[in-house]
Amino acid sequence: MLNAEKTEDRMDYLNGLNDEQFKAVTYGDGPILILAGAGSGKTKVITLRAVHLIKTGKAKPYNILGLTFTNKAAREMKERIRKALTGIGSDDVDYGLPYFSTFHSFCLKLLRRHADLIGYSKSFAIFDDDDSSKMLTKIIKSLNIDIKIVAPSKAKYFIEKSKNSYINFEEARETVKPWEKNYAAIYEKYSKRLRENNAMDFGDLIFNVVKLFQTNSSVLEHYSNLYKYIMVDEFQDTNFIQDKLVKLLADKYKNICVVGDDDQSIYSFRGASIDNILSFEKVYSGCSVIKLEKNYRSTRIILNAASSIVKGNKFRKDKTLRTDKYSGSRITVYQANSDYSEGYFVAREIRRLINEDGYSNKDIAVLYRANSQSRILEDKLMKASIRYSIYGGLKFYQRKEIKNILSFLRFAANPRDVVSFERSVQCVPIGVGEKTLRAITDIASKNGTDILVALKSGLLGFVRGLNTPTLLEDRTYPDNKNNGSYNNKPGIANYFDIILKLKADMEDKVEDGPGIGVRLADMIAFIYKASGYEAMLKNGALKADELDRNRIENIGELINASHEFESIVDFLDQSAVDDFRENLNDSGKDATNVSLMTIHSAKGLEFPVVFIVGLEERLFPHARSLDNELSLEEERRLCYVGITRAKEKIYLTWSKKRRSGKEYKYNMPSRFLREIPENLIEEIVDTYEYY
DNA sequence: TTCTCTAAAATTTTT
DNA sequence: TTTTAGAGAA
Repeated sequence: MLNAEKTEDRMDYLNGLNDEQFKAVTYGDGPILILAGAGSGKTKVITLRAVHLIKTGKAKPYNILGLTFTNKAAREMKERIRKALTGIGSDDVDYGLPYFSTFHSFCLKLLRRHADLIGYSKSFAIFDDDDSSKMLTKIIKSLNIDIKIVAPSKAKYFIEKSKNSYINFEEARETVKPWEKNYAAIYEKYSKRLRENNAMDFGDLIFNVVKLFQTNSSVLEHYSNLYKYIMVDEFQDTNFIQDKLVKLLADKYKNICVVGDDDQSIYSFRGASIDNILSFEKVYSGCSVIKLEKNYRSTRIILNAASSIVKGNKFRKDKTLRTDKYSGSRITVYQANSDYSEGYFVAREIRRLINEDGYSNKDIAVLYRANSQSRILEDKLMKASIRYSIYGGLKFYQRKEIKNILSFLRFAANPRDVVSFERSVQCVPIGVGEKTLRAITDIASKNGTDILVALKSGLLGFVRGLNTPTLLEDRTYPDNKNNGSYNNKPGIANYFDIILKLKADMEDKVEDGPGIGVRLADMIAFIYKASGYEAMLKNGALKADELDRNRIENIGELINASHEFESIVDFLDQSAVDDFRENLNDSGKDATNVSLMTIHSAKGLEFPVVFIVGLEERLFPHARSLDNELSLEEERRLCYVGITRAKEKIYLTWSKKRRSGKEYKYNMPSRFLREIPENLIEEIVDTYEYY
């Protein structure tokens, strides 16, 4: 099986694997389910399995597809594989790399190639949450539904849920409960609008690939043959449609390897269904199951505390993690009088860990349930001069200034994208409000053209006060004192020129040269200047220069980042499904900082010292999950995930009162604290009255 | 009609 | 504390 004689000298990557891991890495063809407990070397197994397939000649790198949920995970795995492949035997083979990516990036790549087969143009736009919400709010209003009765966020959730279950709006209309009629109507209009805009949202990326596969067997055939070996990371987090996608692809060869841990399933709100992992064995008969139960990360005390919590769950596969790390300090539980003193304690303790215990900033993470908890922590860490980085929260590409600038590019690339049009035309006040906007979109829908054509035909009307469309070449700019005319919109003429210029730049491909004719960075700089956005930020009136300066800096960073891209589409795609700043996390810049993040975003990471703050009833477990046994169990798993991030030392803190909005709320300690055996705990009670 | 300022509301987790 | 909605000013 291993070809041991021939390749023995080049198989040293198999050294140091335990029996379970070895079995998983070297397992041959056919379906395999790897139940990997926290810290059991899951990433190692999945990456070495890919390496092993390549090294033993079973598969070419391009025959392997690895699907993950985060870009970070995908990058990390690719990097490990690259190192393993070039580290050994690099003398004789020029190995390519297997394709590891997130579900969303993978689907996006396929759709860019085959969008026409499902009735989209290949230049389709991708709407992020913000774009979708904007559109939904408008749709709800246009349907005369009171926004207080159907909140856009609720409608969005309904639509996401439907798409995650592979239910289109026609089916939703048929099957929906009577009291959900509004939602179905919104879903229908939303779907049609997206089509008109030549746009897809995140859910569509996966939905449409499944549709593509189901309606075009030759396409499915092609990718099934290409990706003979499929691996899925964090399989417990897959939802119905992701599972379906994987099954479609893997159906032909059934060389499917999924890795997951039901105890770490924390994304059910996103549609993840634990059933996918629980029923895997049934779906693939003859499937092998390998359990990785040896933990290489945490001390026994940490592991015991974590398992005693998660054992309270009814719905789980029984498993027990073991470790060799018997010594270790007890768990510190800190009871604070207020959220401020909680933050103060964390800062003080981190200072002590660094000064006295020999830890450095990068060894330490502070985890919380909700992003809003980070503010006080930041404040206290800053006051204690502790360097920190915050992860999660607002992504770089979601920032207003970045979205504003990019909306010009997005609109130029896809002139049917009304959302980007509105954003770009309004981000700098040029006298275009609701009415003007409506006038333009009306022209577009009446004539069945895209926005740009409508803008062109409407433009002279705006400039000269004429209603008849005139040839673009005949256009003259207003001189602001022109023949006493009405309806002057010099700003819109300028805006139109910007878009035209961008469009021309995009089409100006230098055939025999590299990349695009005009560099992306120049285009962005041009937008920044010509739109007046720069002037607006720099002359930013009297207030908030701090914020404006930040924005100016961010735009500079955007321009820097844009240098690396070869095409507009690549750049826009990346901005939609990836965040280049995540790249910085693993290495370099942030290596010297304490990490602040939510427990969700800490999944997959490890730190010598971990603080989990805010262990209070109604915060963790969160109030919204208290009425439901299933969601309470998920909170418990979340707690399990948080604790198992720690290698050596863990602090759990809670506060008797916490400010929420204007007032203080008084909370009880989290039930999770009670679920940890007392002999594992060392308790400290806050003596600070204020802070 | 558009822009700006003030007041109120809102806060789980994410590709 | 930040974002959004509504009202008044230009």
